[in-house]
Amino acid sequence: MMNTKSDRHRAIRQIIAAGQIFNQNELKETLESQGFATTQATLSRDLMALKVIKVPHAEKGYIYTLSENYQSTAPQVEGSSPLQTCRSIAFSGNLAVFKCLPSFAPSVALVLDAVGMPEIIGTIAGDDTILIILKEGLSHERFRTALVDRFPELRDRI
Amino acid sequence: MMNTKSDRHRAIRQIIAAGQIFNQNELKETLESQGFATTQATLSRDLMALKVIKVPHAEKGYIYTLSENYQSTAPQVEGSSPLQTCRSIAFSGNLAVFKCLPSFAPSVALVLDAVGMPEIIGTIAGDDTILIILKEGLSHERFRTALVDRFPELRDRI
DNA sequence: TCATAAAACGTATAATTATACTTAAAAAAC
DNA sequence: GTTTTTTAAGTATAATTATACGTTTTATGA
Repeated sequence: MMNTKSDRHRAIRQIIAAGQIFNQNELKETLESQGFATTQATLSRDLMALKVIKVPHAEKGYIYTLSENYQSTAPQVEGSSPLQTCRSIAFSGNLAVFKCLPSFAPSVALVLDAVGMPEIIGTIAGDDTILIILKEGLSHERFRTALVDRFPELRDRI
Repeated sequence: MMNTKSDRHRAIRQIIAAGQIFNQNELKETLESQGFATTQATLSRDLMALKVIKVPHAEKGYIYTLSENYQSTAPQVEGSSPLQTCRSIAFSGNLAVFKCLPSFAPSVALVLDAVGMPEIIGTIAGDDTILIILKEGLSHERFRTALVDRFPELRDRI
């Protein structure tokens, strides 16, 4: 068998990368001109498997793109927690000041941002200190509790 | 007059950012629960205008995402103003927290400082977050209006 | 003001994409 | 080698999204 699924996938990637495909029928016709006979349903599955996405296009509405040409900016949280570098917390009004080991503040702040705690409006990290802007009306004790709930490794640290 | 379309766009951005919208009817219902009455056709237009995209999702096939959460790795000429990297604003007391794309906070803060808004006492920039200390007694809504007046590209974003 | 142009948007429907169901082929297990 | 399981893929159709068209609203200009 000449035209296997993976051959077709490779061809699809090339065609999409060339950047002129606006719908699955166009892709189907282009594939046929290269000797791949297939159907729209199969292409729908192929595009899903290849994680091809449609992005807005000035003239034609949307255009297909390899999602690798796009890179998620959302941080990933895994492995051992940078939260373990935290040393103390202090409060002033609706601000919390979080102390970490030197150089760890940015990565701790990234984790805090990533989990999206509703109690936190935003964070700003220096080298070993993070400024946390709290939601209005939130008590210091409630925030401390919420933090420990979310990050048990902070118990006895803050 | 309340700018309905602009309000709706801002609401859509928030809802999509929360990350649980899989099709336009779900978005329609969520908007309705927030008091926005609209139709699927209008949402289709809105999503195009806001450059919202659908990306593959493990369980449900595809999910809507703000395209800013994806960053093209290809060199591209975007708009000139760093303000266009801004994604949201939130308030707590006399502080405003401004979220930008990663790494853009310093340049956005520079612009804010450069224009010398009398409403702003000072700014502190991290990587993707700016802390803005507001003049005492300034309401959140007045500041939001002042910002959009000064930077029209922020409309529908904050 | 009034007239006119432009923008917003709903309805109905077209266009596009996803999927339930089925069949066939390939792989794995026996 | 036969049976069972898994994978691939076509057909038909469901689900979803985009848009032509008409109407209303809002902005613009005289």
